[in-house]
Amino acid sequence: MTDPTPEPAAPRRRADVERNERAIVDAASRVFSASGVDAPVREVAAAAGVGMGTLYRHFPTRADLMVAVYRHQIDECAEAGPALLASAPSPFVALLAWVHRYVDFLGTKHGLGNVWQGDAPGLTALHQLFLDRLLPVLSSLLDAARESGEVVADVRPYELLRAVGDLVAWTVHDPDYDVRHIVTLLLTGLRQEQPDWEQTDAD
Amino acid sequence: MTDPTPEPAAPRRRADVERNERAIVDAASRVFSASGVDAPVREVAAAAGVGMGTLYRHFPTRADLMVAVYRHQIDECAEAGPALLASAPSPFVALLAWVHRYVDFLGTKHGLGNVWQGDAPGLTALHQLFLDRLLPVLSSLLDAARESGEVVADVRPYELLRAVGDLVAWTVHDPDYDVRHIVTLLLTGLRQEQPDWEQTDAD
DNA sequence: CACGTTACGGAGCGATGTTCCGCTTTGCAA
DNA sequence: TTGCAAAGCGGAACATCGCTCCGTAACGTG
Repeated sequence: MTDPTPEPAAPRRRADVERNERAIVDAASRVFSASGVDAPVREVAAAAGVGMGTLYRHFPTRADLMVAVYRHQIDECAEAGPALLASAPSPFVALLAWVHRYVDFLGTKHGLGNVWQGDAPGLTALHQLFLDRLLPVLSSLLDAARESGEVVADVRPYELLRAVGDLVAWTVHDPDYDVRHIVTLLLTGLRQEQPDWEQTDAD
Repeated sequence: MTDPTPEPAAPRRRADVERNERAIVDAASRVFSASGVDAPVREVAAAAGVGMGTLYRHFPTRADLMVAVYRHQIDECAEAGPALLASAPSPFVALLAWVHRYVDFLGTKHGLGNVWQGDAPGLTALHQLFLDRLLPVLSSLLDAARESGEVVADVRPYELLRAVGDLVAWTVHDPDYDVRHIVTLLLTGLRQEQPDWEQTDAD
């Protein structure tokens, strides 16, 4: 589904190119797990046994590298959406379950939440991947929950996806802070119409 | 450490010490406004007309500097709590208004949200200041709203303070993402009891 | 096997955080 | 007023990190 054309005009890649690319993604995967996604680029290059130049030619930005490392897991997360919708007792429960799954995914990659930060204009590759793959899923879950009448609040999928991302962003294991709980609270809020509070604040 | 006592044993500070400290905080205030709280330390030192050594002796960490710059505003935010509680039509409305004020405060300092990130163990100076000054305020607002029956959800003040902080953290002006809206949704969620959803997710 | 093309490696540049130490300023006292 | 020790200052220097650049090595085709 991702991977459109297998061989559009196959410019026949050199053997070392293939080999290095695998080595880099492999190393990055290991390094990210061990030191977080903010690990120095040099470290990844060293772990892969390639030079900086090679790494940068293959993955010009850190986000590109992260895409390569996490694309598979993101796809899995996306694909879980329809399945949950089909098996859950109600659309809202499915929504809740999916969002929790999303939280778990982000949470295990220490620091991945930054996806939503930084450059809004250029839209980093990873940011874009999240939008492409996850937004439609969340969108349909939300629609279903709205149709079933469980969700009544006016909220756009993008807002929700990003808000949850922000909440998880820097989660370190803190006994006093349970992201899942907060996320559940947020989703619970969707079940209520919101009065005209929006104007309530000062100034 | 927060230095409550004016003169515990007044070791009589040198004049230049006083002068430099003022100059640094002043400069930092200007630089932070102009370039965000992540501005290079050198820039602040230059703007203050002092050397790096001087700056670091006065403020060993960036957080210490931020405390000096923002303490006043944080105090104002804290003091607004009781006032709002007294003047708002209901405790929940006061809670909502105060949280929005908190959001506005964080939002105007581009990047200040990082307070909650980083070292949980040592607790950065700024993090600690937020806890000391704002947590009690939010706590009392929340209690009041719970007593009035408007808030029924089980949530601790710390969770809420931090969640909102995370939501605002990197807010850049994005037409597709309105933090205030999301925060309102979150608070709305507090008005409902939460079913046993917490367990709903897979695995 | 030779040669042109492609890719590689890592030194090097600029930016930033942080430390360290010789020199200056300050305040007290003679 | 002047001398002096201590306190404080300045900024060079070191360490890291992101990123670029180009001489050199590897590849694969004829």
